[in-house]
Amino acid sequence: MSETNAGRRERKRAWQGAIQDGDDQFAMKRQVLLRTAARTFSQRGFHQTTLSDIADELHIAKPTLYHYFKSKDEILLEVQQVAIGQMLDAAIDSEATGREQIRAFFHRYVEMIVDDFGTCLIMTGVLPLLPKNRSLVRQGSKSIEMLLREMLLRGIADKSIEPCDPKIVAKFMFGALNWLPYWYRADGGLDVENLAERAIEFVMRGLTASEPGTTAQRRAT
Amino acid sequence: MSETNAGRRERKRAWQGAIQDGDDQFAMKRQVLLRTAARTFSQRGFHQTTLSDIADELHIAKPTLYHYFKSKDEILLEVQQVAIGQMLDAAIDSEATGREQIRAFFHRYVEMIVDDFGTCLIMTGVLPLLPKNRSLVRQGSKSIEMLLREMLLRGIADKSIEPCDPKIVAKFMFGALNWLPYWYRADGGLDVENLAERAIEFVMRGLTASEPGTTAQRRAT
Amino acid sequence: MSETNAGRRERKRAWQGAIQDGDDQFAMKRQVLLRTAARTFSQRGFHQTTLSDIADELHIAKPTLYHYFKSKDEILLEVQQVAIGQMLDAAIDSEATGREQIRAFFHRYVEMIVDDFGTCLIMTGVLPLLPKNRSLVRQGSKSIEMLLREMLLRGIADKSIEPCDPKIVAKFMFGALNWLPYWYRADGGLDVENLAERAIEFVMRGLTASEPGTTAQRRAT
Amino acid sequence: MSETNAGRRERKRAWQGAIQDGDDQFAMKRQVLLRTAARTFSQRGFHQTTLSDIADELHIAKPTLYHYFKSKDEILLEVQQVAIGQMLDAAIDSEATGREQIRAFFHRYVEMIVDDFGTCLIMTGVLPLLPKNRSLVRQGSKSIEMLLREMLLRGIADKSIEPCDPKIVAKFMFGALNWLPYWYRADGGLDVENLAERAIEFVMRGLTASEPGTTAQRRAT
DNA sequence: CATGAATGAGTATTCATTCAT
DNA sequence: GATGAATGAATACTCATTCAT
Repeated sequence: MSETNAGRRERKRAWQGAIQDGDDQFAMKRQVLLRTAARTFSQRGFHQTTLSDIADELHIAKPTLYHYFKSKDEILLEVQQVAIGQMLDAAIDSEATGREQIRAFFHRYVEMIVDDFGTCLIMTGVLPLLPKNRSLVRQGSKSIEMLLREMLLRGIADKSIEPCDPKIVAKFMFGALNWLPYWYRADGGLDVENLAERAIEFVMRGLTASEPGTTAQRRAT
Repeated sequence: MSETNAGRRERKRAWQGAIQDGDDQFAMKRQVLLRTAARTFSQRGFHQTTLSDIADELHIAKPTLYHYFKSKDEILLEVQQVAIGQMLDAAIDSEATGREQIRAFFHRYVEMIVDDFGTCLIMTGVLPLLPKNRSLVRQGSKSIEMLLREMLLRGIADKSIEPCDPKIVAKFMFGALNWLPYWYRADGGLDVENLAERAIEFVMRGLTASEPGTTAQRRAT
Repeated sequence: MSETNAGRRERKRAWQGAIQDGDDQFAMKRQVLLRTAARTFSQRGFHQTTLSDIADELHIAKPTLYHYFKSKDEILLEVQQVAIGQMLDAAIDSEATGREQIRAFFHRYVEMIVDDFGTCLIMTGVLPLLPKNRSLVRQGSKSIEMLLREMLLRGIADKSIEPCDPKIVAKFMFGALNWLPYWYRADGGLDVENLAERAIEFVMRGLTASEPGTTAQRRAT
Repeated sequence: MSETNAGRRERKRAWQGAIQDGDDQFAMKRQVLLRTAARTFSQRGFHQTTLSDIADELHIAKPTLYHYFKSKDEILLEVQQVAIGQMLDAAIDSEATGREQIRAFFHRYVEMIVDDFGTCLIMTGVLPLLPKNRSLVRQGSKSIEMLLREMLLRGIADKSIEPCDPKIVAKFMFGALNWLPYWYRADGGLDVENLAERAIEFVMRGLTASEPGTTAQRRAT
């Protein structure tokens, strides 16, 4: 109606070209939206990111976001729940020693934490969330932590690691890994695979007991 | 009827009773203000904290804040610069081995990081700052990191620690320590002194080389 | 996950089951839609009622409404024009006295005013309408008012009622009746028929002249 | 800071010149604000009135409104509570007959209902209010109604009016009076005093019993 | 020094309306 | 005819900041 309708968005670039024809368009668009939001929140901060910013990056209009989520808070909540879900999904080999379990778990953990979702979980944190949602995410984080604590206890029991205070040691280990998003850049010289190995090597050494074939033990011999 | 003009401040409790007569009132008030701001930023988040919140906690009026700082951004900047200053101030024993230097440095680092200022540096981060100020703080953080890298290099040179990539190892070590504000509560069963020891023990073990008298080595023998 | 794409409408209940096969489906659907809109506007208020609300009640989708009306404003306009039309349609016995005409007219008026359309006319009012449409409805209302004024004049002329200022008395009479939608509930103990009688009795007494068989006259005798 | 600060408001005309120096400025400004809001709500409708509209009329900036009220809803609530308060404040002569009490009560009622506050109470209604506030106003309105019902009962008891159903008659009477805001204009040929007399005459006639010295009776004689 | 009052700039959210399918 | 998706326009509300006193 109005003549001012100048900048009609080009449909082709909308949704960053990530959407194909098909049935699950709705779910796929949600995913693209979530990842874009996660990345932007991490880069600029939650409050510095306006919904317009996100819409602009997707080449859609701001109100369109509301077809997929009912509030900015809900977007963040879901980003963080996806992140937590990914981490909790790590299949755990129930035959392995505690030490082996931890290594495997951390492998996945590192991969997830440097991903958009995990990075947003760490860098944005839960403070911007509504109290109700904050509790939800905190529960999820607690679950992850309990997972590690149990592996530590298992390791202590099966002697694959030496006795320690699992609560505090878990915190140290998570700290070293959670800090990754603050400095690791995938486009540097270090790929995620290598990063994970080095990170795991570092935190595993923090566990007192030596591990077969490990430097520390070899030297000891 | 409205809350707006209710609650006239009681003068006596203003400034949290921390201010005595004397010459340095201005500087002292600034300090109280900074610490209060730092604590509140960490607890609620920078953007969730309004200047009214801070003023309320100090039992002063919002515009009064502007006698001491010229913007919210400046308050955060100064909080973080104080934190960085405290960490950089750590006197380094130039006679000590790299390993010894690192231990001493981390001791101070842990104390500072669980303090209001250090905690705010970590938890609030630099994203809320104006780009110009952000760079300033980032430079400071970089300086701290360089300090550790140099100690690592010194340790490698003097063989008190084994060869490693100082850049990446420094990141891991800082990660484990920087995560402290997210979980450590001084009112729990662990005092700062003990926390520091445990934390240092953990990260030092991450350095490959064994340290004389260390558990790992003793067991190996 | 989101509510957005949930709840696919069941076709069977669409249009509240009021639509049968046949030719006049379009007109009938319009009527159902109008009545639903009228009722909802009255209950929640025009601006509190979204087109989604109306569509939901009809178990159809929001854009479907636009097949029947070209705007929300037009819906309200038509509701009110229907109401006005109903009131103006009252056949007037040109043989009757003014008093008798008024009684008959009010009988119909009460029935219409407690109906969805009349209630919406009164409770929603013309303020939400576009200025152009507002004038239309106001003209209609004016016509209704003129109808009553003429009957009053006729009554004064034929002495069935006593001289009075028809303009102002008409306002009082309409006031008493227009207020009905604000309090009358058909499901209470009073049916519309009785309501009308009582209401008419009240407002007719406001006319000074006594009416044959009326209390006032009986006393006078 | 920005050069775009063109239209700085002239302070003199702000608050419509209604505010003098003195102590109660806050309370006075609130009153001016309330009255302005009430008038505008009645003229344009609650939802058609933006906070900017109100601010513009007062020659103040939109956020300034929030110094005096915490939401648009609260403004409306208070307008309506003022109106109800005024009506309930009518001193009732406990010596008078029911009929006399009613006349006196209605005199005040008419004055209040054509005032900005009363008019807003009637024309805006309670639908725009939050449910919680809606209940508050409805309780107030109910109190006013009960007041009239009691006077009616008293009148029936003291025979100053004839037996009737107080509930329903009260509704009719209020209807005739509540409709006033929809048509009465103070700047027409009828002042409030006369309006009140005529209105009261009309509704009192609706009460069956004749009143000593009343036209109806005199003529009957 | 301190502050009540005022405000510009900014943002999440809502909703009537359009359009491609 | 019907609808899911998309959007322009509009608005209440927040808050850092300024200024007169």
